[in-house]
Amino acid sequence: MDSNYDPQAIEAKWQKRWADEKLFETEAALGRKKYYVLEMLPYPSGDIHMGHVRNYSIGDALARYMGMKGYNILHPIGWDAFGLPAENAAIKSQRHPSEFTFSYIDRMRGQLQRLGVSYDWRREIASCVPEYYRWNQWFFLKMYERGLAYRRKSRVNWCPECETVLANEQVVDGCCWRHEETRVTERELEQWYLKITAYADQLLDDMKELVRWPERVLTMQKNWIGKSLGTFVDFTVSGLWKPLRIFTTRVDTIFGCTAVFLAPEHPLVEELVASSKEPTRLREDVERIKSSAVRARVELNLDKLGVDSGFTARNPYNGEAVPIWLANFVLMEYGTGAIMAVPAHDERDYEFCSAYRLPIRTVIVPEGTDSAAWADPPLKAMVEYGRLVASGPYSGLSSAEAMERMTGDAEAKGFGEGTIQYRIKDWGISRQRYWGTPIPMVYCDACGIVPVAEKDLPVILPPNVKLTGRGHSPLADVPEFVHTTCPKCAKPARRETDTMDTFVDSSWYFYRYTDPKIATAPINKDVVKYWFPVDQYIGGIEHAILHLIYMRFFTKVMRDIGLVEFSEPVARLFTQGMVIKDGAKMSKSKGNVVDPTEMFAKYGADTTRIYMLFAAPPEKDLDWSDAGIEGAARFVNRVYRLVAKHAGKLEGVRAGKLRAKDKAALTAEERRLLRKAHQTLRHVTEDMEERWHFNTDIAISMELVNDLTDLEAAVAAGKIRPAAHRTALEFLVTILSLFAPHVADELWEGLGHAEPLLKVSWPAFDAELAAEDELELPVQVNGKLRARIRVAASASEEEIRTRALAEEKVIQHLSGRQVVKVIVVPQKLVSIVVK
RNA sequence: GCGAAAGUGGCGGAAUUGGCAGACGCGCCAGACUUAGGAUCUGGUCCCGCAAGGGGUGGGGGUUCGAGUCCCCCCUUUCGCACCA
Repeated sequence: MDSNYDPQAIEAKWQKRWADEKLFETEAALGRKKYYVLEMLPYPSGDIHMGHVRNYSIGDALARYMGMKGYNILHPIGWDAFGLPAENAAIKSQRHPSEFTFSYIDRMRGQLQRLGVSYDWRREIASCVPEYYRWNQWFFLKMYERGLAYRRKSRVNWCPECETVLANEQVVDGCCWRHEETRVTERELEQWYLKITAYADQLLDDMKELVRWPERVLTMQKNWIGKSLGTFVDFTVSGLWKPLRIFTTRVDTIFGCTAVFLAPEHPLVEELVASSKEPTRLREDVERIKSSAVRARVELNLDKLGVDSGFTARNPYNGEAVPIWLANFVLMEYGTGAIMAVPAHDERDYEFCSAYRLPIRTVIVPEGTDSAAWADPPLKAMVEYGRLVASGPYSGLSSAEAMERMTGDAEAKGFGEGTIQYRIKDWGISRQRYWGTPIPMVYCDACGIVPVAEKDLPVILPPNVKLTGRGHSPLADVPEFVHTTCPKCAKPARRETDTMDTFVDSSWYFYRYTDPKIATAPINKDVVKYWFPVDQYIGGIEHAILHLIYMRFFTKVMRDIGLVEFSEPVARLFTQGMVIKDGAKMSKSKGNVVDPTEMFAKYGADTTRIYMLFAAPPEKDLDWSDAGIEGAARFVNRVYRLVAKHAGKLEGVRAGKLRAKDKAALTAEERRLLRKAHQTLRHVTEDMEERWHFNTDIAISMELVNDLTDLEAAVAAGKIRPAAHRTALEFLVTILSLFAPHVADELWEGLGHAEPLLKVSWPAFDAELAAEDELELPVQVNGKLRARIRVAASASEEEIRTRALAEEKVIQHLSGRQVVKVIVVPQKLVSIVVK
């Protein structure tokens, strides 16, 4: 074989061979154990970036390892192909978004193929084609049938940059998740919603199945769902017949309620203003409070502002009338938009009531406290549970007992009830944009809102459209799209002109891979049954509460409509770290982007992958270093030269398993080499099963290369015979095939093998050969290292003790002192304690 | 503010179960080969010290024969949540 390493030629050669031999093509095979490796599908933005390279290198290492372990591997890829960037580019250049999208897909497909990932490209999908998005529409109709898709008018998040609505999940720190600098504003709009809240409890409960998901992701989802148990309590308002309902999780503190706070947007506010003695002043105050309300601001910890409405509310538990205030920190969208203020036992209420000099009254004391000794008013809010005081008939109860009794009493007397509140809101999916899935609904003057008939799907996105980016649905300007007939009464009607959030597309795409072309249903149930669940999903943490919660929701709906028989689609999730450079996330605006294709051209895909996996463990952020990739290139070169140099001479030599008598006949050098080779294989095998610290796998492979280099002289002198030498080289190349598959196959071929490594079984390490036969044990005297002794690995404790105590350095440190204790830890060390 | 993770040489990182801290790589230093070296190879490289020795995993305390690892307090960084009543 060529003595010079030429990555460009080698990588092209093997990519062609793999494709010609259909090496990555796979089919469901009942009875054969399967493994589904899934990586998050990319948005076709034009070029792959280092984050993709990292994500797909991790997935490929796993897919190749599991493949060599004998699993039937499903390893697909596709394109999250609808979305705003293409549409925005289209607006600028007055071309069609599909032009950008498909040319970007072609480009990025080429780049991924250049990376040599083991994808079954026949399964590639793109979400922007009607064959795919018709099933988004189908799911929508199924949800509509079940009341899980509905339309309502509400205040929504609006990104001025995207010119469209955002779901709550897509608002980060008051800004758009795509435009970190762009403040989200509010609009009142009619929107379609998917009722994810109907599954809130299941999304929580089923987390117990997700034992192989990172705790961090589960915690984030838990917080996002934000389930809390509490009580509704109806206060009566002075001068109004309608009760005011508040929500609290601490009804046990209600005797300490000294005010009621309303969100400035609360519907009652209008009535209060109308019947106020000073309506003008009150309205002005309300507007002032509103403008400082929580939702409208990004920076937090602003002062709490409030205004006294002049009205009072009567606490049904003790009949006390307390003032009603409007407060800027009360959220309309959580609970009822009205709360009881218990300053003694809530920090926010404490802050507010102190500022406005509202009374503060202690009604809970810590267990075991003498209530008479309790400072009242307190110096700060006591928010813990405790025992009730000054709470009428409930005094003396614990918080837990009181909450139960008091909620029960409210229900019995009709002024309240127990309730469960969630932070999660229904998923608003309407987008006032073009490049997405049309929502398959029709508005008929006679019949109202009518779903498109299933047989009439897909509702095709019309190709001829003028994109202006001016904040309303572009489809509304396409008369031939808008004008249709009512599916029910056949009279003229109008189509919905909003499109779906693209997170709908990615909520079920991984099912489609299992039978990507099926035209009669979104998925092929039988094939899904074989491949699911996804055994390993790999992607970035940034999707922890967006995609990863929507996806779980979709699966539960799919289960309920009979498509699948399980509740959770992904058994194991791995979240990789980001690729950063100079301490910052790579981005065009920061100008610190490293282009993978340049790295492929300069070093090859194998070296780029090796560097990506070597520089840090995969879950941690990886700091890009130009010098680092040079080191990876050096390593790949060394391996290449080392194997290429010997490949010819090893032709015809077999590297079989060694039997006991073969082992006994090994030379010392052979033992040393085989020990290292089997240790390396053991490390990598164990690591691939669980830990995935590819950086250490590559490091130990480097050690093997170092040993092989050290032993070159022994090879030349015949002290290492070809069979042992071949074994070590083959282990090295086999391991390398997980991380640098092209050069590995080239070297494997050079060693005389006809089949690519992916068709070879992963070798088993020999624990006996991997074992050390002599160990160097440290000897400590009073915790300080004083000597090292070499002993046989099989040495008894007594032998080790004797050897250690006989060591000259040890004797020096023992002189004049008394040995108190000698601790011998076999295989580890000797620790001598003296006085 | 609350919650989580992390903090180890000049740098990326290793130490998987409480047992030799710094594997492996980068960088640096010295040398070899060379017309040349930004190729390749060899050796060295935690700190102080000529050495013996001493010190050392963010800081302080503790448990232990023994702590990067376990416990307590503090500091810093990153991430998540941030008026969710």
